[in-house]
Amino acid sequence: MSAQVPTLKEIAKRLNISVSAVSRALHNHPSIGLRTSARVHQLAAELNYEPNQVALSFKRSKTSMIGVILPNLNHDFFASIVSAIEDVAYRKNYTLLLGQSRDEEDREKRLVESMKSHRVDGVLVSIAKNTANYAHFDLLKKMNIPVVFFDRIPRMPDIHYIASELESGMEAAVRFLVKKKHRNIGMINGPDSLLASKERLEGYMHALQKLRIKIDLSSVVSSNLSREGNQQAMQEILDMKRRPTAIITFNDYVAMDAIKYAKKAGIKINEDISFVSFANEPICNYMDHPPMASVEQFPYQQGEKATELLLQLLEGDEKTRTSNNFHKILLPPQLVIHEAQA
Amino acid sequence: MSAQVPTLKEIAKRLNISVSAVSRALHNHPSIGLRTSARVHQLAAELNYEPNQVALSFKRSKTSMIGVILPNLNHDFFASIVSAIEDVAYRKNYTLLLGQSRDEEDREKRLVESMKSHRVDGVLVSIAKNTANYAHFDLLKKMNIPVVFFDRIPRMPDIHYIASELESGMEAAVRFLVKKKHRNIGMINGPDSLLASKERLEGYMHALQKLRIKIDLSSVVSSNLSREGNQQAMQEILDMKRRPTAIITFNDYVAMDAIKYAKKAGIKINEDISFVSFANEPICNYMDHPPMASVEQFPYQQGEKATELLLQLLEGDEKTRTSNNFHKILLPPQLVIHEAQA
DNA sequence: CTGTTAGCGCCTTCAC
DNA sequence: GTGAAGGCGCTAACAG
Repeated sequence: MSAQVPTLKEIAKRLNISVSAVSRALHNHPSIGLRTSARVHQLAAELNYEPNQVALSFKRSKTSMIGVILPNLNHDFFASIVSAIEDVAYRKNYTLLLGQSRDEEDREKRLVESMKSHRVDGVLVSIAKNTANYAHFDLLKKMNIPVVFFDRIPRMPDIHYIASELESGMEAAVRFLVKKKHRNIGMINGPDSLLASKERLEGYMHALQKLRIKIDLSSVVSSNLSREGNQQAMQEILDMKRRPTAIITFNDYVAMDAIKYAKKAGIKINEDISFVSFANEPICNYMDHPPMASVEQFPYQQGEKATELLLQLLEGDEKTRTSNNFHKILLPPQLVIHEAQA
Repeated sequence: MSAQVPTLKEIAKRLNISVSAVSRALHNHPSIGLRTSARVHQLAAELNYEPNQVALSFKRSKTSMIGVILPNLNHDFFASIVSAIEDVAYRKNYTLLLGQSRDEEDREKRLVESMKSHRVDGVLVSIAKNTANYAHFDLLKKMNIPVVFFDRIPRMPDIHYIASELESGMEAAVRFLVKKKHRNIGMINGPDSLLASKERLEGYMHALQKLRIKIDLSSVVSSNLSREGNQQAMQEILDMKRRPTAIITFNDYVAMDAIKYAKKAGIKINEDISFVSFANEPICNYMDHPPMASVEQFPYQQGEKATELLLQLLEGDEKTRTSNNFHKILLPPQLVIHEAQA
């Protein structure tokens, strides 16, 4: 006999008044009698009445839920982004429906389906590394569900997104190494399918070009970002006849795998080969041999901006939402130099 | 003029049949004519019709959403748990409503409120480190929303939970160190408010007692688990007149802070002072001086079990849900010895 | 001041 | 085989 979840109807019945009177009383509608109002409020409190958000969502066709789809949570980078999203969303009374694609296009698709059928008000997405088909995102548009992409952006026209200005981050990385007298700078990039890989490569080439250093694309290798892929990439570099004296890696995890692997091969980190990476993950602080520097991408700020943009789209009128004014925000990253370890 | 989201009504109107006919057709109800059924299916596909999950939730008073409340996502431990929850939930078509308490009781409370009003079908919770008042969880019970706690369990009677058998994990840690000839084993524990701290301490004492080693509680210090707290705790240990030769830490993050701090103080890790910790976070693999061993707590399995239990409660009948049969599952942890680093 | 009504999308019972 | 009606909880327009 567990007490049923209280409803307006229940309160109305007990008080012998109409449902709408109860509703109005609880909303402190001016036209409700003081006595009635008080009685309603009291009983509501007694019963722990709480508006049924599902009914409200249904009625208003607005769920106050934001869908978040990202590759995974195991990197501090994404965890920070989620924190930011949550913080901003929460202030505006939105809740998070979360899903990890695990970098699988199928899962990503299913997640989009799920979010769509749950009628989230908007979606924040960082795409899976191999997603090539973007039809599932178009469906969201058709449903009038705004989408803001962050960090990993699809190569689609007409989208809103927030990401790091990777090219300039890369240029800073290259400049840093060149200033340290490196002239043969290798790179472990991510998979070609990611826009982010392309941008890094372009930054790399531009920077070298500007500095009038010969570009040797044979010292650029790709990894699929798995541990094995990273190790293999490092091996490729070690095998080069003209081995680079510095390596820029796609991110800190790649750097960590590469560094560990290189160490085993007898390389002195940041002496024989210097490393610079992206993301500036907090764990770098715990390594004895972290990369010399890492390009900080400010995930929290990225998450904030993305959410703010999405909420703005949500709260704007139909015009705003469906206009052809697409926001493409690039945040400047910042090269952070790690203090030498003891 | 963006196409409105299609509904049964819309399809019915276009086909000049009734809403219920459409509904039945889409569910392949046998009593619907073949022709009609085909026409309905076709139009539905054309319009990208998709049942409105909100309406369904409303009607069925079941949202197919599971609430997940945990302190944060920045530890791989919790990220893995979320992955497990998501995997299990997804198989049964449940979606995740996620919130981080950031170890603040207030936020935790607000999250519970939010989940409650969104009428999640059930909730998985790992409590904030300072949560002392559990009234908000009682409210869930009153709403007939089952709760399963994981990892961080409140000191409440009559709850379902899954956690690691920390005592035995701690005993394994102590035995390991004693076998390595340590007789003066210190400990950096977590805050007293956590049950997990209490259990570690008990395991510590039991183990020493069994091994007939004198217990010296002055070599046990507490940290609030912040970086500063961890450093301070390490300092306290370094200051001891009878400085321990080994330290067991609350988890790997504490260990990492302590190790880094000790290194700066000139301590040789795992020589002057040996470390053993809990959680066995993957980043240990990247450290030059990880703790000698870490108590693996199998977060993924914990998440799986917790979710399976919750779903079982959800799918059971009212009897199951409200019975006084509370599941208290303890998973045996396992001491993992880290290979010596190169 | 308060009650009645209608409707959001869907399913289900009952009627034809 | 198909349609009509009712109801899940809530709000808002319209009547009194």
